[in-house]
Amino acid sequence: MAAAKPSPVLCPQCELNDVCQEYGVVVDSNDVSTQGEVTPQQQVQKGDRVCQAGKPFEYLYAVHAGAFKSLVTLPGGEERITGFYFAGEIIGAEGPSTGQYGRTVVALQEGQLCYFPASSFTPDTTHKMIRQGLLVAMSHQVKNEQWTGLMAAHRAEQRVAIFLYMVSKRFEFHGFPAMEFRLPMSRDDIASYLGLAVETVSRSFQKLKGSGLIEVSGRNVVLKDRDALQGFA
Amino acid sequence: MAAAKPSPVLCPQCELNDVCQEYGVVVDSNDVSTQGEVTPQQQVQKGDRVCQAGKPFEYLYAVHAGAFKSLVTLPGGEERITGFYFAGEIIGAEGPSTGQYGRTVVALQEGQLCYFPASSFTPDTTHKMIRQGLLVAMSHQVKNEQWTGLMAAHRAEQRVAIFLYMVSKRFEFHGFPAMEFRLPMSRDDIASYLGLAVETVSRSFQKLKGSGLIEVSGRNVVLKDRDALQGFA
DNA sequence: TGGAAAAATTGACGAAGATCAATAGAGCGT
DNA sequence: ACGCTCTATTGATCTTCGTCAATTTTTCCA
Repeated sequence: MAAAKPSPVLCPQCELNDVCQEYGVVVDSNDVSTQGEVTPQQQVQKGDRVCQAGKPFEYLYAVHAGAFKSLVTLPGGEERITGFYFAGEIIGAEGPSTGQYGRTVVALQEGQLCYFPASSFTPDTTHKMIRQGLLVAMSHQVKNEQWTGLMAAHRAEQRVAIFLYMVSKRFEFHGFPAMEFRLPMSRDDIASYLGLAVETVSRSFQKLKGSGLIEVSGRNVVLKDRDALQGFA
Repeated sequence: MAAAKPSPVLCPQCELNDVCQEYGVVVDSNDVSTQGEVTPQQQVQKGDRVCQAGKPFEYLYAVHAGAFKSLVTLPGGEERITGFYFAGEIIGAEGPSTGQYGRTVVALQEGQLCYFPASSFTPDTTHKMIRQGLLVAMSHQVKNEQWTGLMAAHRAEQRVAIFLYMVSKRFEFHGFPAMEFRLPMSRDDIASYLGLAVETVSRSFQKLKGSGLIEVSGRNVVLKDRDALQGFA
């Protein structure tokens, strides 16, 4: 028998599930086995560093459970959050292009990661399914990050609304409750990601609450009207 | 004899030059010939629309000469500039992943584009050089756009400094004068791209001029100290 | 469970930038 | 070259958000 709170079997929702199928990786909640070249469901703890910006690309990671944040260290030494990764999503998609990780990725809570070795993703790879999986994963990465460039022209309250809407949609896409959830990241992380001061993020949450668009209590959030939230932004 | 002002032969600086070599495309300033699957150096005029967001992906474009801007139309109908493309760079790199263009691209001035048909970039493509070229092009695209997400936390003057530095580095990379040049885009375009008001962009230019970091006269810019410009941002 | 440390909220103030408005300059077509 | 239109600059004012400071709440570990 395994842990008291078994993680849901997320593989069908994973963006690299096709690759796993191809490799014949079989995973159920009690028997985690390594087959082919994929190493499934390795445990990570809160604060663990998955990869570091500038280091050679070794693995592409799929988030089986948990939540992660990516960051870059600016010349001045300041750290800035560049994105978040949830169950079913891919970490390190920039690796195959550049040969190294572009961002440092850290676990926000305990979780499990699946490892896909870099050797699967070289230009010489003739494996159609892998190339296709990578392309899809990169596409999602680009899509998720296209928001961020547009953030600069939005006001604080709008940025937070966009952020919550985006998180909700991604939860929904991967089969998690999308209208009522607990944010895995701190207000500081959100502030850094949105380019705002922590206090401004806090005040924006309260304003959205005052407008009746959301309920907030610390990290617990309920979206009362997600479409209105999108419309507001 | 051709035009009075012959465009420089930029192919050696082009990110997809390897692909052209592979296809055996030969181009000189007098004889533009179509060989293999690549269509080289098609003329475009200022204001011409290269591709449109949401339309099916048909060609990947290489900018042989000229300058282009990309934009998205927001739900409210507002247009927002998402990026710029200069000679030697690639337009439409998001196409192969998603099957459609993610952004509308418009010519800022007259120029020439080379066409690479979508059929070269399907998952079934076994042509190593093409896959590699695409990967490199996407990598550059990602690298160029990674800036934008970090813009939100910078102040107006810093954003403009970053913008000018980035433009300069890209000109330099592709073999153009990098310390003294004419900006191909309007202040409006810059403002939209940086998420600022036009007036704020104008004032930022003047402040940078006052600091002695740059010379400005309309669209003509001289970088007096590019490193200091980077340090400032 | 209690208590310290970290995270989050709230208030007051000042700085940065958006907006409104007017003027000056550049580009374009005839 | 001329004038018209579009683009860019400059000024004044108001809003928004960052900063500093003080509490309150949550988290985490002994």
